[in-house]
Amino acid sequence: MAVQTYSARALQTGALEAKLSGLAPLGPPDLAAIRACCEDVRSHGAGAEILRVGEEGPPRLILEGWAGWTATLPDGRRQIVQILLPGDVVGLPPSPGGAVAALTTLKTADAAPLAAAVEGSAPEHRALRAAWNAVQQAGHRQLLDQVVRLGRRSAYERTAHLLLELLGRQHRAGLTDQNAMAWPLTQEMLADVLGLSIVHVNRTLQQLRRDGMIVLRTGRVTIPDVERLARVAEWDAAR
Amino acid sequence: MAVQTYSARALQTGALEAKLSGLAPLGPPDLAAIRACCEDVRSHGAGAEILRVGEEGPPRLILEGWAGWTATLPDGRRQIVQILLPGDVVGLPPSPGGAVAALTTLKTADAAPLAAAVEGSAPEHRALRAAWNAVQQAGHRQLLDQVVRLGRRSAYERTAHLLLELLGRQHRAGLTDQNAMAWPLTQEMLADVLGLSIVHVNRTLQQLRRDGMIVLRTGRVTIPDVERLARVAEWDAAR
DNA sequence: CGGGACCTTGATTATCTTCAATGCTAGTGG
DNA sequence: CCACTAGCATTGAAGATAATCAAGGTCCCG
Repeated sequence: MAVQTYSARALQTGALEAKLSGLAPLGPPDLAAIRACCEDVRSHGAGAEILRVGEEGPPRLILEGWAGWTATLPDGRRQIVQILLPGDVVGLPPSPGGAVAALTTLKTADAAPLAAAVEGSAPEHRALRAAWNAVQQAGHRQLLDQVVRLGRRSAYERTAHLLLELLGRQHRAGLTDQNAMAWPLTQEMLADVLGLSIVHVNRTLQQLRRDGMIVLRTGRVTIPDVERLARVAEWDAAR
Repeated sequence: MAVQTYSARALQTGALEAKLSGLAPLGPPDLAAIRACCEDVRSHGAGAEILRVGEEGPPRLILEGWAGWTATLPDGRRQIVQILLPGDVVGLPPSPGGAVAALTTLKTADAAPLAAAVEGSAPEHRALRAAWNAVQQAGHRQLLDQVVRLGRRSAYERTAHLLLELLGRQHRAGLTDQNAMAWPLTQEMLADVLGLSIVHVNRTLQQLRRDGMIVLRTGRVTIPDVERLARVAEWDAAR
């Protein structure tokens, strides 16, 4: 849970840059604003609470590792509302409840410079603002998808659908290799995302493996046939 | 599904005004912006699609009746992502997918004047903007609650929790009478909100009635003991 | 070697869905 | 006025899906 501070300037913002570049052609001022975030980089141990959503505090950009926007009921039941990947920014208004917690060890940066560029009206950040709007829209869409997954899909479909969402998101952040991606989630975390019990997640994953839908190795998952998985997940291609 | 156009100026914006007034003291210019929306009032039959979320088109303010932000899977399963009440505005960016459909007969107004006042930076609309931010935040919070309901709550808790959310929202819009409120949802609609089957919703409602949690009469529901319902719903008082 | 975190398994139970009727009520047209 | 209809609510029975309970098993790390 220790929090260390670096001032390294290594290119840790690659995921965000890849994601935004796919939406609008970023200029040098945009890249400068993004990279300025690395002035304040912190490491968080797995399980650490990064911030409480809705309370004051600067937004943070995830550089490495996975986090989760989580809500916990008084009796301990936990729901991960949204998984947060490298390149995602957390803590921007409008800010509801819950908290952002590190699911793995995590590296985050101060997103204030980015937020300032986006919220201003400087002409040199026009492209950045356009890209940012699209990112916000995608975030909303993910929330919509999460509601539909939880409300109207079976465990098998839910899992398949989430895998496809994460593959797409990591792909757009330049974090995939063919159809393979990092998979740091324990089955307990996955259960908290999907609204299922651990045991049932275990059996569902086994079923997906037996069906050849996924290949799961320590810390990594491969989806041999995305088309096929998309069919069983009723994945909406028009996105 | 007919769409009629009025130019009446009767005070149909009461729900929105009540909701906003509870958040910041609105001034005459704010009220003028709100009431200007009534230049273009339309009626929609139950079941009509008001707009597709994410496509271009002016936002609309709900004056009377209930609507739902809905998503439909290719195989026909439907999920109501969020219930929309009088005083709510739909179709503002960031706009994900899905559509807004009338759940009852509905009266809506063009929300463009309101949107303009909120998005500008005119000093006379400072209070309006503050109130609007709070409204946006509340909307996000509702989405968070919906995810947790669907992911981690039993049918009984889900139903109770939704009832409390709707009671609170209608109360803030000045639409309740003691602990009673309009209840125009069929059990099928409720099932689509809660991610349950119709039959199970029927049985859950019966259970709530037998337990004295709710009193349901045609088109209206009363919650005799809000405290008690809040306990079984694990309703978070700190909101 | 012990411990802890994570994964897996079988058995049992609870929750929820599906299927198939039936009842109820309000509106419609003869 | 009354059959007729359509939409909605209700019921029982059966079955699927998922949760819970209780052990083990594996792997890594100190």
